[in-house]
Amino acid sequence: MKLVTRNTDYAVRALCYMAHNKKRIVSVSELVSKLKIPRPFLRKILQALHKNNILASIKGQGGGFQLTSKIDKISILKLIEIFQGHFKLNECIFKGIRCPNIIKCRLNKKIGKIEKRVRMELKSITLEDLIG
Amino acid sequence: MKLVTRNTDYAVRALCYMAHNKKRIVSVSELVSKLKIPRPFLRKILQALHKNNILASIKGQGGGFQLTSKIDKISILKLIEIFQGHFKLNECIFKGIRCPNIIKCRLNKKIGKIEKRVRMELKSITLEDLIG
DNA sequence: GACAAATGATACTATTTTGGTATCATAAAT
DNA sequence: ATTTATGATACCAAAATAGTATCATTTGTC
Repeated sequence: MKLVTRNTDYAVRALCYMAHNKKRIVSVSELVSKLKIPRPFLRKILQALHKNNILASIKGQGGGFQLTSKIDKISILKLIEIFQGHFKLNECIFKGIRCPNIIKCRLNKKIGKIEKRVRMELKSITLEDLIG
Repeated sequence: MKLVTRNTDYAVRALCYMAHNKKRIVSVSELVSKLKIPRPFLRKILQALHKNNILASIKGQGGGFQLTSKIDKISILKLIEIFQGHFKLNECIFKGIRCPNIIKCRLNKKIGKIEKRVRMELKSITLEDLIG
């Protein structure tokens, strides 16, 4: 089970790299050569980060990406939600439909409590913590 | 993201049903008609529970399955590990290989702490808690 | 003993999610 | 104009999850 999938992971690395080179514009090419992430996949990831206002993009020659916010404002939770959707540990199998399963509902309630705490912890971890 | 996949979920339901009918032998047919779980899938699940000593099996006519242990001894963690493998939230992408990514290692450490707590909580939830 | 009703074992298939590629359009520096 | 970047989007591949199918074996009943 993966709390963090590969695209989120790559995003973390790319952003941390960019954080080291603060304010500088970093191109996909540079990131590819430094981080060894497949180029088109990384491109897609950076575009997603752009759409979510984590990165600014500069088109054209000499262009690339740039962090928009301070790294202590970017949490792992946020990145997870960009790439993996709304963070939920206990999705009911019978979403929408009337749940026929009281047992599972009890379990979901308990998992819901765990989820709430995990969510808080993930929210508290920022890129800054990873760069140290 | 699913903390509990479908086979684990079905196992929970089946076991809870059996717990209600304590000591009785319950056949796949009965479980299928009560719980509306696809028969061959449920069979596979019950066989796994048998292999892991959660259930005893009685072959032949009138046979079926029977709980071996008390329901307060069967944790959700145990069931998750039977059906989803060893519980881990932070599997490194570079398992085996020398990890080239110190950032991710820092993240893994933090996730490792979360994992430890989630694991403990899942261990503390038993079937008894779900039957109430 | 034959038959029916159950599980044991195991191989196969289908669906969904994850992890990518490929391609064409658009923008900006030279 | 050309080159070097990103934007958008459709497509493809691999892995994980969910489920089927089939044959073997055991055991109770007639």
